[in-house]
Amino acid sequence: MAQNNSFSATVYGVAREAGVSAATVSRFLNGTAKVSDAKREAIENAITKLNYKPNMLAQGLKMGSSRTIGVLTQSLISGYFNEALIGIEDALKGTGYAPLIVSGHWHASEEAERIELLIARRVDGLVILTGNLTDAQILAFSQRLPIVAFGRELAAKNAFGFSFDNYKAACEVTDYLIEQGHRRIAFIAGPEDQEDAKARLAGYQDTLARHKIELDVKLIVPGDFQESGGLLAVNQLLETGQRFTAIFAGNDLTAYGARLALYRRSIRVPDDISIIGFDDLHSSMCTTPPLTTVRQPLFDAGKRIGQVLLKMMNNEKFTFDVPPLSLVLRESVRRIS
Amino acid sequence: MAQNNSFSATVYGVAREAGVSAATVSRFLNGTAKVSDAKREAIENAITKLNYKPNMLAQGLKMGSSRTIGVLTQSLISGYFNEALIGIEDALKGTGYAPLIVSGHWHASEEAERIELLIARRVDGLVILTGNLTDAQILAFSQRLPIVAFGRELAAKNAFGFSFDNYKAACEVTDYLIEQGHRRIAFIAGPEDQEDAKARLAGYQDTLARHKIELDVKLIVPGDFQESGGLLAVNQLLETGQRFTAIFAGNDLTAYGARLALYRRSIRVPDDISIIGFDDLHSSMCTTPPLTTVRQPLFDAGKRIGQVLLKMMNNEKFTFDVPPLSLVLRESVRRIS
DNA sequence: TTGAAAGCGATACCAG
DNA sequence: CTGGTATCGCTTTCAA
Repeated sequence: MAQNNSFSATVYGVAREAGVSAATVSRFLNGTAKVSDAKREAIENAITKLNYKPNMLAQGLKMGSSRTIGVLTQSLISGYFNEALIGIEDALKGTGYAPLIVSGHWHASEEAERIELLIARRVDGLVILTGNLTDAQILAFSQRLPIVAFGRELAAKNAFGFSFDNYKAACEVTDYLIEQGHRRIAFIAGPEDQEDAKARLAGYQDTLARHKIELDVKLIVPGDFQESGGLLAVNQLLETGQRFTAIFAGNDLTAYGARLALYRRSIRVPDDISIIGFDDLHSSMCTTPPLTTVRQPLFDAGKRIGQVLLKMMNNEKFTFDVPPLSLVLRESVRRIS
Repeated sequence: MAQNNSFSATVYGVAREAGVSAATVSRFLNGTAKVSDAKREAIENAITKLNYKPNMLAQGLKMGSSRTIGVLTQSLISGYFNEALIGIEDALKGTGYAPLIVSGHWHASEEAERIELLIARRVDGLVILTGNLTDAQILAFSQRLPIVAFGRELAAKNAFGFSFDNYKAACEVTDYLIEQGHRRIAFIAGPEDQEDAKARLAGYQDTLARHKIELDVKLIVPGDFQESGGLLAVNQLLETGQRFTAIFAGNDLTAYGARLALYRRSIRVPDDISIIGFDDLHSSMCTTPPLTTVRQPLFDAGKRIGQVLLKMMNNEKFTFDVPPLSLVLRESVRRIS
């Protein structure tokens, strides 16, 4: 039988040492009821002497709560999600709750499986960071525990979800490029099945239309939200001889790849071609040139996600305003005449 | 009293539904003993009908094991540690163990506190990713549970630790720069209290000496392993009028900052100045120019860490070879005459 | 092969 | 204010 290899004191040990009952020790620990000064002191001494730590497994079993919240992210390597993760960490700090983080790798079946595992561990609540589950699946899970989802709109009894306004930000990006004099703007798309990617593309298209700029479909090339996709996309653009003065990359990673492709051909940024990204990853501050992009307030979002989930678990009311995306102007876009 | 808001079936529920005893259900679940085919089938049906999932809290209490391992990282935002994290995740996959990740933020007291929390949650083992605890503290913790530490050498009964050979890699970096004709090589150091940073500096110094190149202390400037430190360092070098043809940055982040500082002054890389980093963060592949740096096999290390910890928890023997660091040649270093 | 019952460690009810 | 006791859900003797 698996067994912790070190002895651990229990409430009973402490009780014996202090000459009181286990119930009294428990009451002292939780402040559930008054304990006389004499016993309080005896208990305190016993606790330090035995180096007693409550067994959270036992507490959890008894209380029906593990004091853990499950977090389904997609990949621990993503600077994007990790910013949300530290926000969640921050919201949980000092609450006694710890996040149990699992990765779904953008694969619906893996995501569902991880969530089942989380539920088996009796997490008290669940955060779902985008992914490929259907809303219906999430709603089904929410019958079993409260859920806050990021990357989709949801408003059910036990589930809440929101996403950033990618469409609006994409419009701003395109507007900005047009203001700077760009007319032929290439767009490197993200995965076609991702909502964010779709919204960004739509923002681009609609804004061009609003400005009466004819859409050239040759200027829209597929990408995969990775560096390699950006690189390939620019290669394709260049090899098929497209003319353009600016690139709207689906996200920052794509912009990195695009920038490298230009570098390879000695095309200067922003002198020859302007680039704009989306996400504002930490490293975008230090690319050469520093990347103009859209800031996603993920830390802030993560923090609010944590706070909201805590409230849901407590059956408290909450309000939620989605933090806005904002254009951060750096140096990768140039005004042209 | 806190309570899971959704009903969950228990072994007793399943037992009643299947017309057997709870003990039999348990035996079936764990394969502890033979169960007749008839009962097996009845139990299987009951389980699916009731959607039964074992309560891991109860199992953990009974078995004295949470089937969880604690992982102390320093920051979830670090691309460096996160690569190790996914390695650990990978090693644990399919074992029934889940990692409980906490962050210490390079602060010994916070690290110790998080570890206590992990122990209260009865994690079965612990991974410590560098940090600022003393070896003695870690050894003390190892009386309570098995520990694998990364970033320090440790070989005790219940604790094992290793680090990469930063010194050797730093020697290789410096050798390489010298081979390429560089003699005046600036070094941007990391935090003085970090072992890795010390080893890299020592490798740089010793290698210069071995090549009989006089050490110019003005060429060694402090950094902080962050972009800003790299930027400031190069500014300082330039403003105090140092002559140098190459920069050995303490790590990749530092190299990013250094590269930006050069860009700001229109100093070309590698035409005018060569730069070499350390870590091989994912984005270093796509900087302009792509960064020559030292690859740290963190995923691999993380995976082995997980495997070793599992063995330690099982009281199995294990051997361990530290994966080697390797120079990855890209385009930020130029040969000079 | 199977069931009854004890026990993991903590909490809360009920008496006193 | 305090102690005894039942209970959370599961595993594991001990008997049958």
